Amino acid sequence: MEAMAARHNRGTGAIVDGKAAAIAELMLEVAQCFFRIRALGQKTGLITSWGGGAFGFMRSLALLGPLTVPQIAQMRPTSRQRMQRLADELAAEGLVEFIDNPKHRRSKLVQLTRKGAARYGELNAQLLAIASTMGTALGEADIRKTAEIVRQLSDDVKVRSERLR
Amino acid sequence: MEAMAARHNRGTGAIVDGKAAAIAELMLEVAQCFFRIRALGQKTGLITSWGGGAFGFMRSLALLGPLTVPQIAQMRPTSRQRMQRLADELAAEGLVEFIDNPKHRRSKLVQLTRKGAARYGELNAQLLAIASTMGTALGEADIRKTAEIVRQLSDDVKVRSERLR
DNA sequence: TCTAGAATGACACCTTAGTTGTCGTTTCTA
DNA sequence: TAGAAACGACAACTAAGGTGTCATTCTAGA
Repeated sequence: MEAMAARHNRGTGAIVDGKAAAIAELMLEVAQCFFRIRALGQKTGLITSWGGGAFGFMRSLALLGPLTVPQIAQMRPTSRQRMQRLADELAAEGLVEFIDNPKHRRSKLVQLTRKGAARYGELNAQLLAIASTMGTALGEADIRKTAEIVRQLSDDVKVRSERLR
Repeated sequence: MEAMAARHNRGTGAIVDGKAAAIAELMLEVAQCFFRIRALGQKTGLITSWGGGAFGFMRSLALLGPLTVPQIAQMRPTSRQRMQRLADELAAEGLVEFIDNPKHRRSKLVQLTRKGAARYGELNAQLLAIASTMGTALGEADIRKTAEIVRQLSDDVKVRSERLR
């Protein structure tokens, strides 16, 4: 009975979809988890903000190589202008540099400098150090599967979100 | 080999803990997913903000019954003062009301009004409607397990975070 | 019981991350 | 080649929430 796709809720008479409820719960859980992660990140000095923060920006460059500012903005939860400003700030700190873009004269590619790569390495090591102390009761396989399902949900949400633009 | 708890990363010589990397990845995935959920919530009008928003506040009351403002603030990712203000605003809208607290004369209990409960019901139904269109490729069992593991991670992060207060 | 310290409500100020808007220029595309 | 879209640059502007403080109230320990 519990496994039925839809069933009636005694009392209200409303139709309750168990799977939908489970997904809703997962979404709320993800949100709460995010806030805790962000709080931990801030306390440890790993990040200041998230969407417009340097860590994610540098991570994109570290994983994908040189990108233009608009490209980075597209894959981050913030605006093009915000990323532009961050890029300028990081460039001022010598963590990234602008290099010529063969496909676009005006829109330069942003690339980690030696210093920037080193800084990212430190931050990533810090993240891994934190991560290594967590999930002691969980197996690696479970964690990977969880990440995979969260990613699928994430994609679903994105698609759904873009449909009502 | 891949399943070993720790192994050397060719090239850098750094010790790579596969499980830690998986947890780090999961945390980043959760963060990205949150931003997409928030964006969807805002587009659909379900929420405006998250931490200081009305939905989470009302949900706490709907699930747990009357609570004091400080109690609500403790379980939400925001400050006591913020929740106080939100409580006042919601009271002004007639969605919640303050009732006498037998255990504390000054700190009243906040409770959903009839109108507030109805409003929460609508919002929750909207959330379920959205949720029911997602995760079509996933089974309910997988979703529940995912939520459970995210919750465990969330708790781990919280504990870790509170240790360095 | 008395008192020190913590919790609470109320209010004001402020920080800041991020958005929005615009403009001139450059690039793409039909 | 013309019109549309993308880009960098810059300037408000906003909203969300943090921080600080103070009077009042509660709690717990001597």
